[in-house]
This record gives sequence, structure tokens and C-alpha cells, in this order.
Amino acid sequence: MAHETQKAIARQSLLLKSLPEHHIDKLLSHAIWRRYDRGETIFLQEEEAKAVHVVLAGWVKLFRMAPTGAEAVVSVFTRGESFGEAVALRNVPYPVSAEAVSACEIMHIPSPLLLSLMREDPEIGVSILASTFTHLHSLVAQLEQLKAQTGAQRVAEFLLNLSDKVSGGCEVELPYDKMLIAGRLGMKPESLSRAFSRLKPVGVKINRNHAEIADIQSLRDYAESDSSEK
Amino acid sequence: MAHETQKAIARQSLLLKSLPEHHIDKLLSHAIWRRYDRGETIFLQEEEAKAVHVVLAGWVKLFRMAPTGAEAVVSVFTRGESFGEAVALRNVPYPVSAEAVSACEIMHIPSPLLLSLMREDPEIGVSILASTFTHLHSLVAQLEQLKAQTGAQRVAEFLLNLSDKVSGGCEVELPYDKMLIAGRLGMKPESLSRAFSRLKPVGVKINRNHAEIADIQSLRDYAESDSSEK
DNA sequence: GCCACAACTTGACAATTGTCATGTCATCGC
DNA sequence: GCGATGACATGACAATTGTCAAGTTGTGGC
Repeated sequence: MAHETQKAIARQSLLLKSLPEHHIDKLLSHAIWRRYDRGETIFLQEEEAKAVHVVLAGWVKLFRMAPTGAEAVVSVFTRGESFGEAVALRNVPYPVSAEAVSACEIMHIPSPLLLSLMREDPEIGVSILASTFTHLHSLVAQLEQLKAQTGAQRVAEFLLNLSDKVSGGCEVELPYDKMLIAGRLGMKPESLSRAFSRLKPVGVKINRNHAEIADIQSLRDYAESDSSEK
Repeated sequence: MAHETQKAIARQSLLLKSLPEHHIDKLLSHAIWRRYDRGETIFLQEEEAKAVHVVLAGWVKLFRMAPTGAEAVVSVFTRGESFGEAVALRNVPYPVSAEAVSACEIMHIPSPLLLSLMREDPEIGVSILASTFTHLHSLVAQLEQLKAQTGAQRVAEFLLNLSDKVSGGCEVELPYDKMLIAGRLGMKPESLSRAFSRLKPVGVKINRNHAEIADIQSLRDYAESDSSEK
């Protein structure tokens, strides 16, 4: 059974937070709560979707296996984020696989439950669309990064997203290991290492999973500069 | 006002085709029908969404401008396809811009209309989710291609998608000009030219916007082969 | 028909990235 | 504590791609 703290986290998720109280209660009471170990599979590509997943703790990666065997990381989720909404409601197979990259707590909302609530109250549909749109938007942003930015610039943006400061210097922790960061940014671990060294002149120091940014603004300038002027 | 043939095309779109007759009639009668010239802007990034768009004829590209000025083509739509669903229903700004890449006929469904119908009948929400999921899926597929395949392999897949044949040889027309194909596949026009030449040994001949594929299966093998074994 | 222009192709070169090999360093089981 | 393991860094090299420049070929205007 779920702890109260877990329920509190679930309530704050983008998927649930805009719903009326009585719907949230119903969803929470019928949800399945489960812990996953690092490396454990949550679902596989081509498997049929039976639930929507909300991350309560830990990190989850969604990835796709190309026929060649190469793995492409599509997104990485953490506390308060949900995935699988659009798939669950349409009874179609997952286009990606999901794996816990750290120990995780995940809440599964059975899709039939969501569907029946949705027929009662169309507002649920809007909530699901909100979550789905967020994913769509983040995929679009990723595509733009891959198509229009160099490796080092993608790393710079990644670092910028870890900090909520607007200007000045700051220190951030890399949320997961560098192999996964490399995959998420569409490069090999070796290229990530090189990208980090390129950021040194811009005022970035990396030590283990700890990054020091001398000046947010100059890093931002670097990320948005035309690659030809570097 | 719309021709009957245009209405017929709209009915076949993924967005509308699964809806009950009376809803379709209402949507069609309140929709805005418009023609766009080649190069004309349909909407701009950051603009607020007021409608869902259904392509009845011609080709439309969705793209994003990076702060550096580089353009990243996110998707290209044609007859029967729709875009902007998730954005229109949430009153948020478009994450991309849309432009007609050929002369186009487009139907615009005002979002307030869609929203009010959705509150009447949740089934509409499912239709919108279906369209949105299709976009999500195609973005995921694109990400996989960009991250896990070489340029020539992406071109091979692009050609394969133009043909509906399962085996043997075939001829296909390139649907839009090569500059746009290059953008859609995340490369420069020069790289596209080179990718085409690499496909020659695999049995692909390009002449203007006309492509000849000697054997679908061997092209498919090429697209899915590990890049290290080429 | 002729010119201008844009779309494309091709070659040479530079920059970026992947690949392979090697070495270091922390962590973990024992 | 000690070796094994995996994560990571780095150098050398090859492959891929972007960039720049030059040339070809349609198309549309006049």
C-alpha cells in the first residue's frame, strides 16, 4: 500500500494536479503502487499498454531499440512526471521501452479506470491532453536540438536546464550517470567527455557528478551562438 | 465555401473519420476553409493557437527556429493529416511555425467549437488523443532515426515509406523538393546528394524527383543494417 | 529566345563525431 | 585490504558531415 507521502507526490503530478478532488481520490485508491530496482524493466516496446505511469521517486528512461540494435534514449522522467497517457487510452502497443535507471517508486493507473472516468467527465481528457502535449513539446525541443545544435551546445542546454538561476554562477548535480546523459543527448560517452572539455573555456568545471558553472549567462550565450562563430 | 470533394477529404482524415456523423457535420459547417500559396505562413511559433488544422491538399511543413537562426523541420503534412490538436485545446502558444511548401487547401476548426463538442461527448477527446498520439509516435520514430542511423540509412527509410510495396522493385516520386527532404531528415542538401549516391550500389536511381528502387528488400536490409558492417 | 535565379551536384577541405585502445579511479564483494 | 568490475577520460585514427566554391540544369520572366 502507498504511503501518504507518495500520495502527496502523485497529487502534485502534472497529470493529476488539475483534476477535481473526488476524481483524484478514486484514481489513487485504485492505482497500483510498485517499487523497481535499478535496471529493472517497466514495460517493453510493442507490449500492449494497460496503464498510465506516474514516477514518485527515482529516474526512468524511455528508449527505443533500432533494428540495428542501437539504443536511442527518447526521454528521462523523474518525480511528478508521468508517461504512457496517449498509448494507454488507445489500447495500442508502446512505441518505446521503459526501464528504471535508479531504484524507483512508480504508481500505475489502470487505463480502463481512466477511460471510464473520462466518459463521465471530459475534463479528464483535457488533463491527459495537457500531459501528452508536454511530452510532444519536449520531443519537438529535442528534435530541434539534435538538428540545429552541436554536441557541446546540447550539453550546455542540458546544464542550463538543471539550474533555476537566471544569472551569476551556480553549482548543479548531474542527475544520472554520464552514459545516460550521453544517450539522452544523442551522443557517445566519449563525445560527452569532449563536449565537457569544450565547455571549460566557457566556465564549466565538471567533477564527478558535480558541475560548477561560473556564469549562467555566458553559458547561455554559448548554447545559443551560431556554431560557425566559435 | 468548401467544395464537396474537400469535405469528403476532410471526412477521411484521421481526426474526423472515427466520429459520429452529426458531429462531423457540425464541425464541417463551422470550419474555415482557406487556400494558401507556396511559401505562405500558416502560423508562427509562440502565436496562440485558435484552431486545429486539417490539410486537404498540398504540403505543409512544421519547423522550429533555434535561437541561432538554424531551422529544424519537425514534420511535413499532406492530404488528410491534421496538426495543432493538443495545442489548440490548451490555449497555449504553438511550439513550432507552419508554412505551406506548395499551394495548399486547409480547413481550420476553431478550438472553442471543438472544446464545446468535447464537453458534450468525450468520444471527441479520444479522437483528438488518437491524432496526437500519431504525432507523438512519429516524433519518437524521428528521434530514433536521428540518434541511431546514418544519413544514408535515414534516406533509405524515407524512400521505403514512399512505397507501399512489400518486395520487388518499384518507382516512387519524391513528394517535395530535396532541400525540404534534407531538412526533414536532419541534414544539409549536400549531404542528401551524397546519401543518394551511396544508395546507388543498393539499387536506387534518382532522376529529378523520380526514384527507382531495384529491390525493396535489399534497400530495407541496408536501412536496418548495422552501420559498422557497411 | 535569352537572361536571371534557384535548385541541385560535385569536389576539396575542415570540423565533428564515432571507434578502438589504453589507463585511471571509485565501488563492491569477499 | 585486494582484486574485479564498470564508469569515465584521453589519444590516435577513420568515417561522416558541414562548409565553401564552382559548375550544371530547369524554370519563369520579359
